[in-house]
Amino acid sequence: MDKLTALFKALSDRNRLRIVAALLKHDELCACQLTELIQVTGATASRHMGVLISSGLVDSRKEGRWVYYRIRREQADGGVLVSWIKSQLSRDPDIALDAKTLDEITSCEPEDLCRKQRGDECY
Amino acid sequence: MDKLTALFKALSDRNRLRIVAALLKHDELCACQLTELIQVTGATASRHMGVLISSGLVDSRKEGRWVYYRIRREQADGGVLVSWIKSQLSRDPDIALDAKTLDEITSCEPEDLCRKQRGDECY
DNA sequence: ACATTAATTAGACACTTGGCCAACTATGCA
DNA sequence: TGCATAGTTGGCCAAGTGTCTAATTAATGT
Repeated sequence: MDKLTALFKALSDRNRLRIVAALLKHDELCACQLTELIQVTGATASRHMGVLISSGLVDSRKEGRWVYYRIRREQADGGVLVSWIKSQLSRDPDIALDAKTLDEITSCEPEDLCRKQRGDECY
Repeated sequence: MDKLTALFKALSDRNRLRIVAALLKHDELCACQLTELIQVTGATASRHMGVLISSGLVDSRKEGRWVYYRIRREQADGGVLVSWIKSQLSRDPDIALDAKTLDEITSCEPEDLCRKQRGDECY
């Protein structure tokens, strides 16, 4: 039961739901992209990712200095929960807005994005 | 999205999940029965029920001095989420234990149960 | 080696949450 | 009418959460 409550707790935060929605659309995103999307400090985003990972919803993969995240495919009993969430979020206006923002974010390479986060612009 | 986070938040507490599991098994239960199950004060149980109701998961019906609770049938997109939760909880040992306790609790009338909660015994 | 930098961890702080007790509300019964 | 009582609400406190800044770690490139 603790596993289940942890899963729901992970999903009960607005910013984490936005991250999940983003990963449902883009399959794999790196930390800096998610940070840019939800507009918090890297530290905060990292915390959120930690919660999502330990809930079992998300997997991470390190590649050089970057960490990429994705929804765990084997998650949630063949995906019943995940696809329900997806259908719910698909009707959400905030998520739709995020989707647009994400298109811009993913239109530049992570490297450029990170530079932007240090002050420059990229798009 | 706030509706969704509220729903997940409602489900992210151990005692509230136990209440949901109980309502999935018994269709309708009164406040004192749920209070007895999760072993908290009536005030605390009432608070939990408030959270579940405002999340849209649970309905209540007042009958005289008693309030009865049940899972909202029209909830969660035809029940996809609810039935997933049900299947998850069905394998949970703590929930199985609660089911036994509930059988004892429901074997006496609510009236007697409330008397028990004031000090007497009933089963 | 050393500087740069993406990500995580530590520490601080405001806010929320789950629990209790006590007071209140509302219903039923004598 | 007034008493008993099931349930809710207000006040409180300890524990937990989301956020930040600052320090740390791990990888890259000069």
